[in-house]
Amino acid sequence: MGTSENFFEKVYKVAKQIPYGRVTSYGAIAKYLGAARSARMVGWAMNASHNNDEIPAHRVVNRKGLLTGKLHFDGTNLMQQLLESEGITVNDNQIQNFETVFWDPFKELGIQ
DNA sequence: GCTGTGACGTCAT
DNA sequence: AATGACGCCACAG
Repeated sequence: MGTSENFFEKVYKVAKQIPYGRVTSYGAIAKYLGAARSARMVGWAMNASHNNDEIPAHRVVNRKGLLTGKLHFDGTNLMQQLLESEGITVNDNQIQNFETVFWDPFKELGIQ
């Protein structure tokens, strides 16, 4: 047992709290966890979360609101379809009104 | 067991 | 402002 949770578990803990119809970024999660330079690990965590249906991996995009992870989903457009089914508009892999639908862990969960 | 790579982002120049 | 280098560290080869 480690002195602290695995980084992946911490990522999942935050990701699970992303509300329906909202999105956040890899970097935002990393920064919230005190590891601002570990955004890539958040991506790996999402990659490893495929078995876990509790993790809304489609709600995590890059800092610009671009669906950089869409190729890791089954099917060509599954990630976009999941987002659109939640009322999010995606145009050419870019989330529209990104700032409006963006879910900031610091703002929503509080500064740690 | 070392090296390259990666669902990214920040830092240095 | 824009571009390039580096960090993070798990995993594949």
